[in-house]
Amino acid sequence: MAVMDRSEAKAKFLDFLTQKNLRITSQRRAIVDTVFSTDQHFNAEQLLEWSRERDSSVSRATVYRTLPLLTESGLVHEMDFGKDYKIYDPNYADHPNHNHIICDDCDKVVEFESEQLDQLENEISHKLGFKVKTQQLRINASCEEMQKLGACKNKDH
Amino acid sequence: MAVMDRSEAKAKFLDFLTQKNLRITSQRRAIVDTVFSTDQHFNAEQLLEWSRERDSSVSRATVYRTLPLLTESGLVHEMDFGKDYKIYDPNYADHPNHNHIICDDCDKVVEFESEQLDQLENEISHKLGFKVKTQQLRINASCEEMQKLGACKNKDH
DNA sequence: TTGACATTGCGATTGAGTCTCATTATCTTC
DNA sequence: GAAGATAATGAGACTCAATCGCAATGTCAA
Repeated sequence: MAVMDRSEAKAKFLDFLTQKNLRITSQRRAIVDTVFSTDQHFNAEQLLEWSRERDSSVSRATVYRTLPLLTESGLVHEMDFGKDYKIYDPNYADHPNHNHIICDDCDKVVEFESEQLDQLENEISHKLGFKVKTQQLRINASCEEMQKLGACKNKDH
Repeated sequence: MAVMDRSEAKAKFLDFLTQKNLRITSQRRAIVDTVFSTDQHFNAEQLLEWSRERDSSVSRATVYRTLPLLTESGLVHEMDFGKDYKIYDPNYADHPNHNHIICDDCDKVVEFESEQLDQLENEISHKLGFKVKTQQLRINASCEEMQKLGACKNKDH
């Protein structure tokens, strides 16, 4: 696990921008400086607030436009903590499965259950001092068909 | 895994309402009938649409008010598929951990990583014909402090 | 049958995120 | 260093799932 210091991360991001023919603006600087001077998780709104302390001209739109670049560069990780968008499973009483594989390309969803997985999760949680209430595993993947389709698309024109 | 048929689930839910001194209304009936006559996952908006086919007087608000009761009763499972609400991790380059335990009572979040877990997930996905792109495990739990606190709260007064 | 109060529908509101567009800034080329 | 192509900006309108407030209605125990 190579430890990367913050200024290095910043430099990498600026390189990333240049590589993509994107411009290094004062607002982007403020945002990036903010991101790489905290160790905490944050959401877009927090980042806006913090960035404005450095440069009051930073707008909400710019923060929302910069965030995807940061994740695309691989320096920041985006987690979808899901507030609001809910899906309901009416078969819960029969099949208490909480694990889902979602095909990013065709939105197919497959459920599965695994004793092994449940056990491992319980073990880990216990070691960390937690008592599991509910659990949700979500795997974003590509399914067989889409893998083939993608392969074809890349081959012929 | 005891298989529960749909009318049984419905009866259980009506019992649940009675137990909680809640009333059995025609709208709730329409919603519950709808829920327990499908095998598919659905979201609130779909449930509204389907329920209105049975009883056009069902309103959006009532669907949104009934859904939490259905999950509370344990007959329907709610999955948070997270659209829109994003959290960002600025330490990604150093610590590529995607697994989180969240304490429901104090909102504490602990990250962890586990080779074993990753491997198991890859195995399962492969068997199901998927190629993993990203993965997210979220465990809702209660932490040690909150467990103690909860225990105290239950004991004295 | 009555009355307490749970439940309803409507429509306004919230909140994260996206979009549009006229204006401004960056950066490459000379 | 100036010019010009075009990327990027801020403001504010908009989207969409979900929530809220409230007056009117419906349920059910007594």
